[in-house]
Amino acid sequence: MVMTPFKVLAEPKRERILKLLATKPLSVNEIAEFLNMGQPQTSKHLKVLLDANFVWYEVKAQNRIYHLDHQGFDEVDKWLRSIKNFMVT
Amino acid sequence: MVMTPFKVLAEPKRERILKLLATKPLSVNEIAEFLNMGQPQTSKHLKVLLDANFVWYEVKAQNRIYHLDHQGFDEVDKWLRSIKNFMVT
DNA sequence: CAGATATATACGTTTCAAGCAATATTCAAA
DNA sequence: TTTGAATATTGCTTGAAACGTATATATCTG
Repeated sequence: MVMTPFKVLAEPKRERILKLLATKPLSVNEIAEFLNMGQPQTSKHLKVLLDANFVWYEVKAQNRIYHLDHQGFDEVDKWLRSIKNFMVT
Repeated sequence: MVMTPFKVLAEPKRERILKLLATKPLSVNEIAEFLNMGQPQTSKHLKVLLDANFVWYEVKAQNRIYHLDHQGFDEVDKWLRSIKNFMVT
């Protein structure tokens, strides 16, 4: 699907997933339950976040425990700074 | 239209407008020319950026000179930090 | 005021990604 | 090796936003 980092973050539900994962790493079903989302959509959103390096996962039994990944955030941070460096006010 | 800051930045052309404005303030037609975009689309994108406080404009004769506005960027920065504070790695 | 220039808005069309339901895959435990 | 639980994938439908064209508004200049 190949999305820009901003496009990945543009979806409110993905924003909420990241906010939730900031509190603690969670499995797919836990995320789905916390956010009242269906499991398939949750998986799909997680895949988008994974491809853009906003999350990574650890296999634990039949579960995949998703964690935040700093790489995606760093990229956004870098973009922000590249613009802010030129800002007057 | 009411968009989240990330949704505003999700459109590649709006990203390019901001990058361009980081070099210097420009009028609508100048932006349209630099980026090979139609004038109406350019106006429309600028309105979206304006509503989200990524740009502001100064009236100069018949022209509107658009500038970057730190407010929009600050908001994104704030969001990033609110997540990074909880990141382990 | 008339004409010209710069910008904004309205409208119809199109495109792309989210949502949902069904199905497939993976892996563990008995 | 069968069963069940957790997760991923596929296909279809739908809605929101981008695009192009045409038109409207505003502001300068003569």
